[in-house]
Amino acid sequence: MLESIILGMVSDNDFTGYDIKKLIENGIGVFYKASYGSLYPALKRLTDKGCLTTYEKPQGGRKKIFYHITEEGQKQFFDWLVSPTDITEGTNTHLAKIYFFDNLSPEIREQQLLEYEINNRNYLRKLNDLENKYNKMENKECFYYKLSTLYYGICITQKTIQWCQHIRMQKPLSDLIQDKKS
Amino acid sequence: MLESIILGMVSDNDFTGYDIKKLIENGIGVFYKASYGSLYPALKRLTDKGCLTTYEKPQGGRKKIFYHITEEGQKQFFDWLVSPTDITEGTNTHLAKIYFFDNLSPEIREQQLLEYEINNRNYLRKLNDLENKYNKMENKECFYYKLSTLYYGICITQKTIQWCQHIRMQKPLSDLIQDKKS
DNA sequence: ACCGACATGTAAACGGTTACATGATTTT
DNA sequence: AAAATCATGTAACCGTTTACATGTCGGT
Repeated sequence: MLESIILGMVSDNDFTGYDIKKLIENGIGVFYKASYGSLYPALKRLTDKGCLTTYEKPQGGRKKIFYHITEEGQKQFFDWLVSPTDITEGTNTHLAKIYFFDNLSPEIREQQLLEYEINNRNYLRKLNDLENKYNKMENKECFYYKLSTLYYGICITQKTIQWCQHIRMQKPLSDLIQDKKS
Repeated sequence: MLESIILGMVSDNDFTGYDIKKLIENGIGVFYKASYGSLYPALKRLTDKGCLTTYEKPQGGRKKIFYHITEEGQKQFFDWLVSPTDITEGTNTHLAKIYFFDNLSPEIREQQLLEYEINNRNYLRKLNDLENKYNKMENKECFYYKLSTLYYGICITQKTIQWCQHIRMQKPLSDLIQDKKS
């Protein structure tokens, strides 16, 4: 997974490991995280496999190692892009927690759900800030799909907040579902 | 994570490892998966830690090992339930993929997105079937929150399908966001 | 002089996936 | 008689997290 993401990040530009970390944070940080402890070994693996080449270009006394994608790397990236996607993969541990909330006393449960809702509201604010930032940029049509994932994050977080409000008040669950006829 | 989920599953009833696997699949399979290769070692760790006790109760010639939660286990489960939740944890690898879809030719992209949408529609059908099944059950108020996560899955999958349709046609992304004034 | 951001890495511990191994019981 | 499901586990492999280690550069 991480390897494919790295290939995607360097697919049109050479970057350093540090750059790639930043790109991941700012780009898909909404739904994916990578630490240096996984990133650098992954870069090494990709280099050993012949998917990347490296060159040094120190800036001042600062060591900098750039990664460049090879044709083999491009091929593997493309193969990943068009490989079948299992939509059930991925985890959502906070939901697993709420699954057990019937076990909690009403007071504590209320408090926990409220906290969860607030966390989502704060998160939504961050995503909206990001959106505003990107909206000021030009030639947005060049990264429509990159932006689309940010909008997905906003949509889903909005829905999550609505869901939170709903289940805090223990309203009928079936009211949550949209009419299929629409 | 898995350890906490196991504790949750046995918190009101003794179960075998096999049972627990099924409970996880049917209960939170929407957003969490566990294999025997992780489950049985986790059960062993929990037993060693004193969170679980075991007893054998063979049925016929079939070996059956039941796990029972201890007070220490109950305490740890409760601590987890009320521990602060990081809503940014968890991964969504299919979204990471779509992030790179600007790199794809329009034809292949269209095809991939359509496939993704169909996968989500199939998945939604499964979730709706589950919902119908649970709706026929009695005393639903006893597991309102357990059910709430299923409804969350349905809501989010519906939204995902809408989002898919939207970005397939490259409609303006800002149209995706609900009015904040509402 | 110090702090925060830049920059690259390593090692231990941990946990998860996959595949394998074994055998009983129920269903077709 | 065969296939599916019940039932418990192990082992190799792999990747991630966390913490640590080292050093540069720009701003205050």
